[in-house]
Amino acid sequence: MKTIGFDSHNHDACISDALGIATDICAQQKLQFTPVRRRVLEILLHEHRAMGAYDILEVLSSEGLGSQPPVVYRALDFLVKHGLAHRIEGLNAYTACAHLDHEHVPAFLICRTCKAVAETDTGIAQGRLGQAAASAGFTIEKVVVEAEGLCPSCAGAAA
Amino acid sequence: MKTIGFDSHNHDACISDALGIATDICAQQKLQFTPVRRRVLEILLHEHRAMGAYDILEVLSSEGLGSQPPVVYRALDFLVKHGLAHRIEGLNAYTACAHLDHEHVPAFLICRTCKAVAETDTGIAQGRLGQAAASAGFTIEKVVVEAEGLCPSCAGAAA
DNA sequence: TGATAGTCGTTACATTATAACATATCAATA
DNA sequence: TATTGATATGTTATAATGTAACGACTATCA
Ligand SMILES: [Zn+2]
Ligand SMILES: [Zn+2]
Ligand SMILES: [Zn+2]
Ligand SMILES: [Zn+2]
Repeated sequence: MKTIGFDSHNHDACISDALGIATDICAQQKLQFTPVRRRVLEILLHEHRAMGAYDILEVLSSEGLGSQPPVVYRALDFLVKHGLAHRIEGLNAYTACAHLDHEHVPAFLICRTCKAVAETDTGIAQGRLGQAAASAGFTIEKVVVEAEGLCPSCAGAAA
Repeated sequence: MKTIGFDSHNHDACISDALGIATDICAQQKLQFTPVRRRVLEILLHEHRAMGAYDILEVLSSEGLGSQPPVVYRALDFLVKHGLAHRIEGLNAYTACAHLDHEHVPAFLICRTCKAVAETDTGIAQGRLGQAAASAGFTIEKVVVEAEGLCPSCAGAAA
């Protein structure tokens, strides 16, 4: 349950590690890790930030990889569906998964100032929400947990 | 921490109680509970469902209370800001608060079939997410917790 | 090689949300 | 009550986000 995103780290290695794991995952599941899909994941990895679909499209477009919305939405759908990226509901935005190496229910800490995203893990469905669901007879299929606030560096800058 | 939304109940009383409390809250805080604002809350209360802004606008419009998007978005902003309604991020939709009588951090159980919404309460910020935030030096200002799945009656219908 | 499923490029459109500005109303006080 | 500053509303226009649909292309495998 390590939190990634606000601490500094070897980011080039971080990116290439993630791309390697993603490549393996796609190979194992016989998924096509096409140029557009790979590039979108790279773009998301490059920032540890939430990016809007149209922000990503702008980059793709400048590289000749597609200029129409469906191109990026399809790539994002693929990445999200297979757990390589996550959608941040509170921002209508997307971020690369920071825990590619294991199954998880992601939870996010999102800086409202710089949009940096830290992904952590939560056993939320086993906690109070799980109890409430059970007692209501509700079957949970998917959980969104997002905390918005100030990251350490933005909090420091404001002080 | 009672969950409301999937159980049957005296709905007329439920609505008028909520409107009464909302009226009191506005009076206490010297907020203007104008006709549009009140009517939007009524519409949300009438269903225990997530409704899109444009769904609400359609009703308002048919009643001569305003026909342009800003009318409904302003009313929703007011209701959300003062805790009388909540935004459901995962659906880009809105629902009346079911716990007007006390401060709370809402969590939602949302049926993906009928869009019924049950609001429950969670101490999420004190749980694992709170720990993760603290250890990352992140200041939580707002938390979104939404579980999507099947409500009892939709689960029954599918079986 | 042909059949099949998956992917891509593109056009057009749907849905959700805001900016901006003029007008109207409210609430406190001079 | 008349003034006035803050709040709320009406309206137009547009921004931002997301999809449906269709034909062409490509990978995969029998
Ligand atoms: Zn993840
Ligand atoms: Zn920040
Ligand atoms: Zn509530
Ligand atoms: Zn249902």
